[in-house]
Parts: sequence; C-alpha cells; structure tokens
Amino acid sequence: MVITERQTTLNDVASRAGVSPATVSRVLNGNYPVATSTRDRVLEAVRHYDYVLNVHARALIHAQSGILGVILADVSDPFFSEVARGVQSVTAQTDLLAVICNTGSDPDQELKYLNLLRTHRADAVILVGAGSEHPRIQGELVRHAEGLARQGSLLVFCGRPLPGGTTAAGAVDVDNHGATELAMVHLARLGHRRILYLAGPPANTTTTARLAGALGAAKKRRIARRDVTVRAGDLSRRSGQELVEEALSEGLDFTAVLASNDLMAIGALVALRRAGIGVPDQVSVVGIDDIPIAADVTPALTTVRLPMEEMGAAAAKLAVQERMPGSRSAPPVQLIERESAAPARTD
Amino acid sequence: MVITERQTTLNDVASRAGVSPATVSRVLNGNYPVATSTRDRVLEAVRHYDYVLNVHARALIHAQSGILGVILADVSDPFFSEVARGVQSVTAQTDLLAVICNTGSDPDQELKYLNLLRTHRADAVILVGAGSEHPRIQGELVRHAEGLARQGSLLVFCGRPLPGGTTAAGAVDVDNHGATELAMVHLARLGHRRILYLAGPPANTTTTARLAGALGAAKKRRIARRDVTVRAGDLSRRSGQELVEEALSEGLDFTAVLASNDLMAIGALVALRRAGIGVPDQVSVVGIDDIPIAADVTPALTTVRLPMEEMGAAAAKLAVQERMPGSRSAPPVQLIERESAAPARTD
DNA sequence: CTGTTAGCGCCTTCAA
DNA sequence: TTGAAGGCGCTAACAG
Repeated sequence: MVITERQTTLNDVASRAGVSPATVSRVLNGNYPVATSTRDRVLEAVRHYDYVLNVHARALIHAQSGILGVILADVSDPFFSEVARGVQSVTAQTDLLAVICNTGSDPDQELKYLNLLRTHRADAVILVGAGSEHPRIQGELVRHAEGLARQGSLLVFCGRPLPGGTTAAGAVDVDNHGATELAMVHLARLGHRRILYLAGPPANTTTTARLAGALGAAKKRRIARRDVTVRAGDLSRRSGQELVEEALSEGLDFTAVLASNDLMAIGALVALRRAGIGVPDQVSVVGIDDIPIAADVTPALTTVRLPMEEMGAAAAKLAVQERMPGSRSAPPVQLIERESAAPARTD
Repeated sequence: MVITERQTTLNDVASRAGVSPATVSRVLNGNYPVATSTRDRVLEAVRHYDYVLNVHARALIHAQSGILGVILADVSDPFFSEVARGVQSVTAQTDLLAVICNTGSDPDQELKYLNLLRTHRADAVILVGAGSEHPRIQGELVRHAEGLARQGSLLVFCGRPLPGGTTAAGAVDVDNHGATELAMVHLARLGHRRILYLAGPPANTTTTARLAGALGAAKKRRIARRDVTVRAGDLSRRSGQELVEEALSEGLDFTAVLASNDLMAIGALVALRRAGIGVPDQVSVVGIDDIPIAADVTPALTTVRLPMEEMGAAAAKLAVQERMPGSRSAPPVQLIERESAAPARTD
C-alpha cells in the first residue's frame, strides 16, 4: 500500500526559498558566505519540509560516507562492548556513524562484513580482537586492507597482530602475551605448581599469544610442562564452567585455574562452587581482561587488566585522525589482585 | 602524502571485459539474463580489479541504503547488548548493516542520531529502551517518525511506549509495569513490608512504568505507601551501590531492596556485603531484567526476566520484513527465583 | 553574494 | 542478449 512519495530534495527547498540549489547547499554546509536574509529564507524552507540531506548523493562526490566500521565477535561479551564503547567515545564528538558488526567469531562472516563495509565506502574499519590464523583468511584480510587503502580508507587491527605482508593497515597492539605471563608468574609466586589453563579456540591469534605467554612464564618459573594442563574452550562463561567440571570429574589434580579470559574464569568459579571446592582456600582462579563484573563476583576475581576502552579509543583515533597506516600501543597490562587467588594449599 | 587514486568503477570493469557498463551491472545484480561467456569475462575483470560496488550510487537510485539503525543508551550495559544481539541475529541473514548508536541516555544525542540515520536513508531505525517523557523530545520523535515514513523507512519503538499521536511508527511492547509488579508481589508474599525501591532516572518512560508497577502491587498487597522508600539512581551498578550505602548510613529501615534493574541490584548486593549485612538472611534483594551475570553473582540474583534478545529480534523483524507501522508484543515477563530473596526476618 | 553547469557511479528504460 | 542515454541528489568550479 505505502505509496512512497518522492523524498524532498535540495531543489524543493531551493524553489520554496526562491534561490538556487547551490545556495541551499551553501547554507547547509555553512562554509561559504551567504546573506543573512537568504539564509533565513532557506532555513525556513528546510524546516517547512523537514528536509534532511542525502548522504549518498554527497558521498558520491566526496567518496566518503561518514561511516566507521567496527567488526567484533559479539557485542554482548563485555570485552568487546568495552572496546566498542571506547570507539564510540571518540566518534561521538564527530559526525561519524560507528557501525558495529557481530561476527560470532566466524572468520567468513568477518570477511563478509569487510566487503559490505567496503561497499559502503566506510571511512575506516576497525577489526577488534582475535582473528583466525588460517592463511586463506589472512590473505583475504591483506586484500581488503589494500582495497580499503585504495579507496582512501584504512583498516585498523585492534588487539590482534597485523597479518604478515600488510603495510596498508594500522594497528593498536595490546600485550596478550604479557598478560598471561603476569598471571602465571603471580600464581607461581603464590606457590602453585599444578595449573589448569583454560584456552580459547584454536588457530586464533589471541589464543596463541596468551597460551605462549602462560607457558613461557611457567617454564621460567620452573613449572614442568606436564603440570600445566591446557583445555580449549570458546571463551564463554558456560565453556569455562564445563571445562572445569570435566577436569574435576576426571580427577585432574590442580591447585589453580588460569583462564584466558574473565568470562571463562567466572564459569570456573561457578563450577568450583557447585563442586563444593573453596576458592581461594582450595583452588585459586585467575582471569584475564578485567571486565567490569570481575569485581562483583564472589570471590572477587583476581585478573589482569587489559585496557579495553583505551584500545577502542586508540584504534578510533588512528582511524579517524591519521587515516593512514601506523600503529599505537595500548597502555600496559596490569595485575589486579582481588580475592580469588591465594597461596597454594600445602597438603 | 596518500594520493588517493580514483576508485575503480563499473566502467573500468566494463572496458576491461569489453562490454558496456549496463552489462556489468546486470551480471552483478544477477536478475537479468546474460550470456555465460560474457558473465565470465566480467567476473574475471571484477576479480582483477578487486572491484566492489558503490552503495551510494545505488542508494541514490533506490532511495535505500541497506542500513538498519539501532539507537540505545549504552552497548556495554548487558540489557542493551542482549537486545542488540537479538537484532543482529536477524540482520545477519540479510545484507543489512546494523548500525548501533550509543546515546549515553542523552535524549538530544538520540535525536542527533535519528537525524544522522535519516541522512543516511536508513531502511529502518529501532529505538531501544527507555526514552524521555519530555514533550519537546516526544514531539521531535513524532516528527522523525513521520519523516522516516515519508522516506519509505520506519521507526520502531522497542521496549518503550509510542509517543501519543504517532501512527507512523512500529512498536514492540514489553511489560515493564508487570515486571516490577511481579517482583513486588513476590517480596510481599515473602513477608516483606518495608521496601527500598531503586528507581531509574526521572522523566523516563521505563522509570515511570516500573515504579507504577511496583507501587501498584504494594498497594494491592496492603503495604503502606510510606513503607516503600523510593530512591532514584542512573541504572548503573555503582549507583545501586551508592543508593544502598546512603540508605544504610541514614539508618533507613528496610528488609528488602527492589532494584529497577539488575545492574543496580548487583550494586546493592555489593553495598550490603560490605556493610556486613547478610543476603538473603537479613535483607532480600530482587532485580529486574535477568541479564546473564545475574545468575553468577553471590548470592545468585532473584529477578524478573525480560525477553531482551526476543525483543530485539521482534523489533528487527518488524523493521525489515513488514516495513510499516504495526506492533508486536514480546513474550511475557517471568519471575526467576534464585538465592537473593527469602522470607523476611521477623524481629 | 548568487546562479549555472557539469558530473560523482550506478541502474533503468528504450532500442537494437 | 546487449548498448546508449538519462537521471538519482548533491557539490564544486566557474561566471556574474
């Protein structure tokens, strides 16, 4: 039914105001002198029609759209929503529209969004968090980085390494390796020697970096490789819980759980509580990220703070201000001692 | 430095393939017969240049952009991120780009985004959660709803009432009133007679509806109006904590806290724990929303489940499928009994 | 200070 | 099955 009437255009406004379309354009953009009386007539006409500019027509000329793409795994994961917030804290002061795309951790979905964003002539695109290490994916990423650069846009890798061979992209580094290292050293100092490590999904840049950090630190602190058990999950709370339940039912012997993100650490807390195992008296738990709720669970989670919001803001600044390949470092990671980790029991 | 080369266009592809631009357009859109051999040459040229279509040029013709706007207060609030996830679960199966805009609960920011989205010829816009009750804002909302309708687009109110006088918008209703009612009745049944109610910001549709639900239920259960103390916060965890700390320091007498959202309820839990007050033995706490972490705090939060993800999905379906005024109801709210509420102490 | 003109990249008739 | 031509709404020269 809806007979869509033609939208009101600059021309409509112009004829009502009795001026040329160019003049209307000038008052709207305001970067050109226009007589006050004419401006007033134009503005009256704009209000009369409730006229709003058509970005597409303008984008056709400038080859820019005012869109900043943000590609991440899942908005409802606090890690990502904090980063997204950081991004939006900088776009809010501009006319940029931050477009948040959820991939559900699917690399192909990521590629699809990249293409879609390219199609929209996004002024820049930020890729947040872990990425696939698969060569095909990495290759496609490089292709898109170059394509975006050719469009005068920029691809920014936020919290994941630049794929080898890209010079066309920007990056905001975060010390994933150092984060787990810090956590593992902390546990070692507390006397823990048998550790359950909850890793993320395989073939994933962050999983790899965090695992390497943990294992490297364990080695340095003389914890035998066979005493750290690595189990892979999907970074969800549920997955952390299941992993620990399995370990428990297998009778695995450990005095500490090091989860590669806070969500899994919280899952671990739940599993331990249900099994009647005291935290931190019997088992210590340490997470990574320091998402807001980490402070509110019981016992409050000891974790390593990653500067999530700052990462987002830094990536956004790189994207909107510099608009050319470069890199920034996020602030250093930091151990946050709360209640879930304590000296190992000596039984 | 970056000398932005002209982007590759349909014409470039056409000349490399030795065909007319019209033909390229036809193979790209695929809704028109093209000889297989020509199609192959065209596709080769597309790949050769890594050509991607320009949405703006197309939008200029179709007056549609493939953008679905989602305006909400804060992505990092679990309530909103769950709704956003629901929206994206439906857009993921389409070529629509969901654009998430954070207003920080500022109605003027909301209006600004609405305008920006209109400028982008968004196919539809979803307004999530509470809105201002201020007449000026409501009037502007109506204006935008009509403007969007005129553009062949649609404004959908998700979880907030339609402003009076709009017929140009869609709506997904959620029973805010019923939610607090349920919670209050639950507390009354448990024998609580002196209640601290943690409300949201004033002049806000959700605050009003939830408060009315709570107060109405209290009255029905014969709880005197003076026995329910209402304090207004900003829906953050911190605010819930502060409100309870204040109440405690004033020596306010209450046996239960009813928070108008889970985040504030969690803040209340923290304040109570710090004050050495046992939950639920000495004071019961009930929240509203049932955000994912509600189950993971200690004690696990008793709350009323709002179908957040379903609301988002329903709104998105309304927006993309029907594209015309109408309304859907979200599933009913539901009391989730966990550990934070128990019979009132009888001292 | 203001009007005229010529496209930006694509799609859609209309012809061939 | 394909090509040619016009125009979507706006802005950036270029005149005046």
